[in-house]
Amino acid sequence: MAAKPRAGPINLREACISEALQIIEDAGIEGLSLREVARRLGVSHQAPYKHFPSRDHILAEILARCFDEFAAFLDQRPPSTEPFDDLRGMGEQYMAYARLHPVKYRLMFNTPMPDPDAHPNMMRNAQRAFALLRDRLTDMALRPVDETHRSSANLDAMFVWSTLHGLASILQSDTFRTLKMSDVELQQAISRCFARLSLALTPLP
Amino acid sequence: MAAKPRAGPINLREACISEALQIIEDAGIEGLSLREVARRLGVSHQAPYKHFPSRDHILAEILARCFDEFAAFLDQRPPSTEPFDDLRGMGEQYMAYARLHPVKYRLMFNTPMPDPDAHPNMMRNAQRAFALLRDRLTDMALRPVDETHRSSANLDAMFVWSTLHGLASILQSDTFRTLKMSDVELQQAISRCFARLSLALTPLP
DNA sequence: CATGCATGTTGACATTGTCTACTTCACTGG
DNA sequence: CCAGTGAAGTAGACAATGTCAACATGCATG
Repeated sequence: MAAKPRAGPINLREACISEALQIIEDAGIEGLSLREVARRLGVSHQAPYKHFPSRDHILAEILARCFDEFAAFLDQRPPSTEPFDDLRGMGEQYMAYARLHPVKYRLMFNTPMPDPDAHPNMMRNAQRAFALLRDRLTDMALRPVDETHRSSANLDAMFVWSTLHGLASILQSDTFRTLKMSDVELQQAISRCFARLSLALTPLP
Repeated sequence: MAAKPRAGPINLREACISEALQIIEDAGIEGLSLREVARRLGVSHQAPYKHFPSRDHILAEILARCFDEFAAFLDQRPPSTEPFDDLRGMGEQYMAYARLHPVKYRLMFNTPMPDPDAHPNMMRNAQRAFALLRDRLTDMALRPVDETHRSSANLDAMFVWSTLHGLASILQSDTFRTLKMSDVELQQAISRCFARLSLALTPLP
């Protein structure tokens, strides 16, 4: 009754996704075409259309998985007892993902996305990743003070999130590459950001 | 000897650029095609090629102008004598640009760019915009002047830029809108970011 | 005046997304 | 057991795009 792999139905679907991602890694997002996917897999140019209604749909599926992977990656960070260490750990985890998976990170944050309303699953996963991050940061900001300031902690979480996202995003952007910053400066910049973040999070009057 | 406008040589070039930008505003970056530009201007599909060697070249030109406009916008912020007010003024100006010109902002920072080395003019303008941000920070004299002054300002500029860009980017993203934050909370979040930024920029030991 | 170069037009080609119409073939209800 | 049904895959067609080549035109300068 349900779909039973006939030696290659779901296989091709999965193969399309991983091959598409490979193409993006090789040639960038603009190099992705369903026909190239089909060609690499040795199937007809229409075969992928049996599994994805359009190019945007395969992109949305890839993005959905990226957001999932991203959220899981952030979640696996080992917790620490010291709030600032914890915060820094989270920040480093965030930056680590961007460093380890630059293409995927760019795909998620530095690339035009398919219309979110048309791809609810992708959007849900994205939202989940963002919510996770913000909630974690909120908890951390909350710990040093008392529980009555949850909304205030939420604002601080937005601040930290902004800085992390902005930094990772900038480092991955084409625009940043035009600045021709050296690797040393880059490492210094990241360290400086963490230092400034710590400084920023002293209690407000 | 030099090019003399023959009733429409430079005109067409300018017209292409503004029409291309209009197309991007209308239909997004993926809707931009040189043929559509030509069509809208009522010229043959090859006419634009007399002024731009390729699609990337017209995009690079548009980006170069966006960076110029962006830099000018940041610069027109009313100067203040109080350093922190000054920082906040520029930050608000930054956020204002992102709010008033979301398409251009995304074009500059959230979109794959043509190879910078192939488009030095675009690259120069992008660098100039960043340098402006950095120099403002330098001028604020928020830290003791020493030999590392300039490079230190560079790092802090990266930090401020990260926070501003991250915030602007998050507020614009489709996924963020699903978090359903109220306008009040949103304004609070922005204010909090500025407050934290000020706090962050006290002199380092 | 002839020539050349900038500007513009027309036509052609390969590539892409996507539609429609065919083929195959494993499974299923009678 | 067997016709048939529907999913997976193939083949061909179409319009749109970027870009190349060949041609037209007209102003400027030798």
